[in-house]
Amino acid sequence: MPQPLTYVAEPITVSALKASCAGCSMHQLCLPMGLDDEDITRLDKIIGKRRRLVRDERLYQMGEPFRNLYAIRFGHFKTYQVNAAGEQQITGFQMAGELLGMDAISGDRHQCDAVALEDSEVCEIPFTRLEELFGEVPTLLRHFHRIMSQEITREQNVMLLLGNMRAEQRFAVFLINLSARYAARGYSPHSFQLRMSREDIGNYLGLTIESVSRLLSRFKKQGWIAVDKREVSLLNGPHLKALAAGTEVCSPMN
Amino acid sequence: MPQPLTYVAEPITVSALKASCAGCSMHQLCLPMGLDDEDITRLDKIIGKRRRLVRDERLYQMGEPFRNLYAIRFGHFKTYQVNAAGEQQITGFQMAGELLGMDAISGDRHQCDAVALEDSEVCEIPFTRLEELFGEVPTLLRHFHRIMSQEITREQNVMLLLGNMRAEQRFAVFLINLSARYAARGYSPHSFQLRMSREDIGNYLGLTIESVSRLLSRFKKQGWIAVDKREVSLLNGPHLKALAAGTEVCSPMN
DNA sequence: CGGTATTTTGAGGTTTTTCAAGCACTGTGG
DNA sequence: CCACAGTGCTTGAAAAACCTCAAAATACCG
Repeated sequence: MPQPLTYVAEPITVSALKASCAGCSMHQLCLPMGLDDEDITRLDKIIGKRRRLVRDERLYQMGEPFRNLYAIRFGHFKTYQVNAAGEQQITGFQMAGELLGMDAISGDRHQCDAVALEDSEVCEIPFTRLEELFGEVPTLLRHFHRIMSQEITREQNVMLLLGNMRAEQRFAVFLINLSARYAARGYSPHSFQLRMSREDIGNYLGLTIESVSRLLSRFKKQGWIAVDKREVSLLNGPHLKALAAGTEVCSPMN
Repeated sequence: MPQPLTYVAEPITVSALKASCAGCSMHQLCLPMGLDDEDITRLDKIIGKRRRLVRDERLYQMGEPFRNLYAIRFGHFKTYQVNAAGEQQITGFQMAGELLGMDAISGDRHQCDAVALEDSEVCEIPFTRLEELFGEVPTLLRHFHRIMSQEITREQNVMLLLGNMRAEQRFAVFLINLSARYAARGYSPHSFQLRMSREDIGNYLGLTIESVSRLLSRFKKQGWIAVDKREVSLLNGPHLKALAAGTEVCSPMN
């Protein structure tokens, strides 16, 4: 979008800042976390173009050659694996400040699909350039290792959820997890919009869409949450947390 | 164990070689993969002491401060997560050449427990020293990233298993996966010993011990496998692979 | 406003778990 | 060498959780 000529000097600076890591509201959650100004500038220099995606648009697909990691500037994504039989499993929902594509490093090809759940924007981070920068900015390297490690831990927790929990507990974990992540981003932990369909939730939690719908209805009836379409409010946080932790026992599903 | 004086020159060299990455039979699967001799030597210098563990001994525990990664020299391990309610989920079975402890990088503390399934030996790899080495040996860094990425992908595949597959398919995937990993290590892909108990298998696959037992019996009755205690032979590999891939449909469990 | 996609709800079915019992192997001490 | 306890594994029957199928209700979108 071209600017009027009279604004040439001013707006270029402003938009450059906005498009930089330093000016990004997510930089304390994202890759540049903990970097000093000088190092952030170096990181900024290698960051490729921003890319906007509309809802349901695919960021990358399984089998595509791996070139970039992607940092989410705003919006939400889902990543999913597809097996030989064509069945898919959503492996995560990602939001602003989170990094996409790390599973592709090992095989030089993407190992899953990433799709925008709403209109979103990502920063392309060319991985070979990032690797070059690791040699110059040890802090960046260390933080990158932390991010990858965190992803491993996150997935282990999902395995715990899928392998050991009943439907009610899974759903409570799901809600509490979203709540905590919104809180970390300065949004309300008590009230938020589900950016994904019931079908996506079910797929992620290893349940059918009908089970998810019933859980929503039951949680609502019990007064633990309020639901209006995709807007959810947590009315009884402590109880939901207890359910999620497994402290409180599950009641049967009817 | 002191050597007789007459052997001072000879045996020190041999044992030093045996205890080094270059002399380790796993070095083409492990961290030093792809390094030239010089770089392997550098890696060798930072490797801490070997540690032997007896069956059921714990290598590390959730919450312990993180200092080392561990490379398995021989033996088998399981790693598991424990939630607030004390329920545990086995997140993986690891064998020689595989790396343990990567989930601990992010929080400076171990996020899971690792326990030896049989008498085993690991190399301690002090992580801060490894990080120092990354700056000098870019090949090592790249390979380390691949290993972490591979772990992320592996876990995504387990999520697919736990979230989308029926018991029969889960068990077939489990067997085929073990078979492939033994093949990669030069062992028979058709016949191997299960190092873990039925209970461990069930926990890992999100099933009860009874279900695992029934699956074993049924696979045996169908002639797909032979089982004698913990010794398993895959008698119909193609069919098991088809089951694992989801190409072949599941038969009910009776 | 009409058509489509998504969600909810109900009824019945299947898979897997739970509970209970028995079997088999292992090691120990007499 | 054998009885015995302990542990791990197997098998059966009943129950629970969750899924499938079907239909209705609601939301979405041009």
